[in-house]
This record gives sequence, C-alpha cells and structure tokens, in this order.
Amino acid sequence: MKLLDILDATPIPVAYRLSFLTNFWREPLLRWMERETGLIRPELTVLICLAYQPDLYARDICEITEQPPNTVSRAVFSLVEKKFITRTRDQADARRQVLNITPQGRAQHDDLMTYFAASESRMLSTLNAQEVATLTKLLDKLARDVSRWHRD
Amino acid sequence: MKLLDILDATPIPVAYRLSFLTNFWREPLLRWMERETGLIRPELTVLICLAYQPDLYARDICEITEQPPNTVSRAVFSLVEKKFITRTRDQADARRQVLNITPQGRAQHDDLMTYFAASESRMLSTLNAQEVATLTKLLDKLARDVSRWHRD
DNA sequence: GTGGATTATTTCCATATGGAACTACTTGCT
DNA sequence: AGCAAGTAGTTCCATATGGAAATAATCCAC
Repeated sequence: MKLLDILDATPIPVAYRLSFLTNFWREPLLRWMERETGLIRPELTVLICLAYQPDLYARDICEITEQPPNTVSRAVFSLVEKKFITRTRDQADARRQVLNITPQGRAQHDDLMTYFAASESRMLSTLNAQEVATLTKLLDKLARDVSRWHRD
Repeated sequence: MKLLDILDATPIPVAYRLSFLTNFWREPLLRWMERETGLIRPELTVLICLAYQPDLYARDICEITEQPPNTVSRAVFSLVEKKFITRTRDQADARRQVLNITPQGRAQHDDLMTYFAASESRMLSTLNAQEVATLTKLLDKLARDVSRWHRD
C-alpha cells in the first residue's frame, strides 16, 4: 500500500487533502519549533495575534482563535515569563489585562515566520505562480466564508 | 479586530489558510466525533487505513500516517476492544499482527464519512463545481509531491 | 448603593499524545 | 547451532490541552 492511494478513495476529497497537508506540512514544523524554541502552539497563536494587533485582551484572542480561555491564559502567562509579551491591567476595567508584544517577541515571531515561509516555498515550488495565486484565492474564499459553514 | 484580518497580513498565505481551514473545519468536527462516538483521532486514522486496505500491520499504519508506534498501538488496542477491527498473529512472523476491519468498524467508518462529507459540502458550497475541481487538483498536486517537501 | 447577573481570567482535573526505553521475535552471519 | 543486529509492538513517563468549576471584578436593576 502506498501512502497516497487513499487520496483517490476518500469521500471527502478536499477536506482529506487539507488534512493531509496539515499533517505533513504543519505538524513537523510545529514539532521542530517546540524543540528548537520551546514555544508551544497556543503560544505561537497568541504571538501571531499580538504581532498583528496591539492592545488585545485574552478574551479577544479566545474569540479570534477559537481557543478555550484556559489555553490562552496559560500561553499568556508563559509568554510574559519569556518576555515576549507584556500584560498590564486595563484602567477602565480591572478584570481585563491589556496584552502587547515586546521587541524580543516580535523578533522571535519574525524569525519563525521567515523559517515557515521558506518551508512553504519549498512545498509550493511544484506549482507555478499562476497556480499558487489560484490556490490562494480559492482557499481565501473558503476561509472568509467561515461564519457560514463553521459549526460548534 | 476582525477574525480574518490576519489572512491579509501573513507571510505564509497558503499555509496560513490551510491551517485556518484545519482549525475551523476539522477540529470542531473531530471534537464532535470524540464526544458522540468515543473514537479519538488516532483511532479514526487507523480505521480509515483499514477501511481502505485489509491485512495491514501496525507498522504499515505508522508509515502511512506518520504516527509514532505507541500511538498506533494504543489505537489498535482500543479498536479491537470496541470490535471495530480484528488482530491476529501473523503465521510467518510472530512479531507481527495482521489487522482487519470488522463489519461494525466498516459501518462506523462509513457513518462518519457520510457525516464528514455533508460537512465538507457545506464548506464548499461557496464555490462552483469548476472551482472545487481546480482546488482539488491543486491540493492534490501538493499532496502527491509530499516526499519532496516533507521534512522530519 | 446594594445584590444579583455578567464577564475576564485562572485553577483543577482528566485525558490525548509523543519520546524513549523495553520486550519479544526474527534474520543473518559465522 | 549460537549470537549479534534488526524489527514489531508495548509500556512508562512527561507534557500539552480541553472542560468545567472557581475566583475576581464589573455592570445593571431597583
């Protein structure tokens, strides 16, 4: 039996391929990240959110990423310890804590993204520019429609 | 901040979208499966392999799915207990055990696939038939090229 | 302004999963 | 035949992660 035979037989061709690519592209990369940097997945997620947008609450990150609050809480705690983000009580509402990325956090984030981008390029090099553009567009369409098809 | 803004900013547009779709499509579905059927992920993986191909060894499934042997071992044990697969010592080599799916296992697998397929359809309904075909083809191309870009 | 409902975050606990050591069996070499 | 090396599978252990209860602060109705 060959690895890829199942691709032809599955009743969920698109989803199966998405899953396949996630398993074989993302998972080893995240494993590598965990080994090399000590960052774990929820920490990366939080870092990505804060790299993109300052002054978020943990609550916001839960909504954005669909992660449970305890997972985000732990990640925030750990990232503060590592000095990759800062956490300060919100003046207006003392329940909340305003989160921000630090320069070190930004640097770590950017390093990882550079590495990930190189890895993505390697994966995509089978496709020409036109095909990559098409693929991006189609995936984008699905992603932006998330609120319609997403189920809890 | 809106959920989807980051999609425009990421340095890994394709991989980010793949990850996004996995997080928001596959994860809730697997959560649901775990709650409703008691099957967990490695068990589903094993079930899918054996639904496609009879007479596999645990070892084969490790290679096919890139899962560590202990994970597969546990899943096999649990699936045997649930009577979804059978396990018999190989005559030729007593280290090995031949695995096969049972009718109940097949039924469980098919039920799940039907449900997943409906969920996939819902996700894909934003796209027309032509677009789905294109997307499938492009994802397929990446998947089949896995041995070139895959890193351990 | 007081008490009950709501919201943000954390803590407690159970479990899924990976790494590495271990056991059992087989193969190949002499 | 006997032993070293290799292979299949399991067990032990550490840890990542989710669910739900607990804690802390705020908001709202009266």
